Amino acid sequence: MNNKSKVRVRFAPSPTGSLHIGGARTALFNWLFARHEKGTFILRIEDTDRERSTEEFTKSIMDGMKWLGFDWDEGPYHQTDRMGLYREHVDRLMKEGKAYRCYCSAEELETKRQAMLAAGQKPKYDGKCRDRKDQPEGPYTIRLKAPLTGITAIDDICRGHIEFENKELDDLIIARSDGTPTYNFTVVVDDVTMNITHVIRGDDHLNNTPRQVLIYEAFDYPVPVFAHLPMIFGADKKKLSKRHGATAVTEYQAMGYLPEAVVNYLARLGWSYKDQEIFSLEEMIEKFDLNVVGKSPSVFDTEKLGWVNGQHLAKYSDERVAEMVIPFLKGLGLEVNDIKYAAKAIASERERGRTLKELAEISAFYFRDHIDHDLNAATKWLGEKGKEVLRTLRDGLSKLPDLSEPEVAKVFEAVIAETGLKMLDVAQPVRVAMTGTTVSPGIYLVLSILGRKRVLERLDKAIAY
RNA sequence: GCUCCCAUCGUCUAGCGGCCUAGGACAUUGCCCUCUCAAGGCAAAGACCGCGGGUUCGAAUCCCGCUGGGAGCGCCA
Repeated sequence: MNNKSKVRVRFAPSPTGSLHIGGARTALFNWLFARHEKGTFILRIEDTDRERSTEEFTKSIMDGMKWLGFDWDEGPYHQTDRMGLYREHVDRLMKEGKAYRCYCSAEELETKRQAMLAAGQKPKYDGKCRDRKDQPEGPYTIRLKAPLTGITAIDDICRGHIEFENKELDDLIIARSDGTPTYNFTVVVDDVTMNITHVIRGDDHLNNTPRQVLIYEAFDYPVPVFAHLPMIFGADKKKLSKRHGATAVTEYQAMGYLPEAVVNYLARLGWSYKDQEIFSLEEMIEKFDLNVVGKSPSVFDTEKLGWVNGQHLAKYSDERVAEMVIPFLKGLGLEVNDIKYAAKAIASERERGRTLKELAEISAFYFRDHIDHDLNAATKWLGEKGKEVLRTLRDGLSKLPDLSEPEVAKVFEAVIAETGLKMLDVAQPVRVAMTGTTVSPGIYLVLSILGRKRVLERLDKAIAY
């Protein structure tokens, strides 16, 4: 096996923000492809924008990747560590006459750009310095001497064959007047020197691709295989942004989503396998195929994410779920001392919550010292009639040494037989007394979990409401 | 404005010329279960496959045009 045939892919975020949903999906498809092909997944930090790049964001991106489970085999490489390499490449193009100095000022270029736009034309560099022979003093940028005619074509795994007319392109700047290289240039140099075989990225880069191909060709370097992934939109079909709510993967972590659920959901945005919706990480790796990825953008749907999360959550043991929920209970200011109690309590609510946070919220009543009764619930069920029921029940329950479900059931049945009330009219006041609301798991179960002491306390409090 | 990309139920998607009276999933509605709410089970509704032309015995599937949406056109990445 030679290195050339082995798949090498990279995820190359710029640390100007934390890892967001769109970036995570790009990372995911790269990672899945690498793992499926038994190739190498590389993390590269594109931090040449020194104004906006920060260490915090770099760390945050890596934390997000780790949380999602995207382990990388190489890196993180930082572009800022590779400036010498870019410099050499620029020099080489200069030496070979494939690049030239451009003395046009940023202001001058901007004016021309506006003028062309106003004239209804595509703003392109006019080639003013392309053939100038002198080398005056003063700042200059370096531009690629791109072909004026012909066609640059790419064969994209997702999009197929795409042709661009070279006359639509212009001589792009590859080095700024301060000597630093620009994005399109660094990507190519990095991808070549890192032996990247497949460039998998968002389709917002599709229009950059022919420019990059021109750079590969200027160096006579082999062009990698491209795969441009469709974007992810918000409900308004606009590119996902903060306006659409949570976009950072850390926010999903904080909302109590499981990483494998987020990954599963993201994978199904653009990719599919038969009629299957739920995949384990291993299954995704096994079944993932870039050729199957669709072309059209997809809308991010939190509802479905929630369902997927619930499906994954269902696979864990009660104990494991409790472990995961406890930090969220702490987030609500609730301390958990008895782990076995917590496991039973949370288990009783399992199918009622889709996220760990929801589970913590609906299980919270088990851990509170004092129950606040919801006004509507109390008004409806803790009237004189309800309280009478509670008093009768209290008599029965207080005689039990401990509250097992069957024993509790007997007490309820006795009360029903004695009073002629319907189960609903007995259960609801108790439910309000125990939880403060009209919604909870089966009432016998709730009582048995809470235990005699808490139950009697809560009954007393409700009776005194 | 110019260039490139995209277009199947509200949403995610299956479909790659006849198996489609277009399948599945989320969401929605109804029923069952039932002490509430869920979960689960069953069922329904929901897409004249963006529109218009072709090609073909036959098109959601191929071709062209149109419309709509998106992206790019930076000394940002």
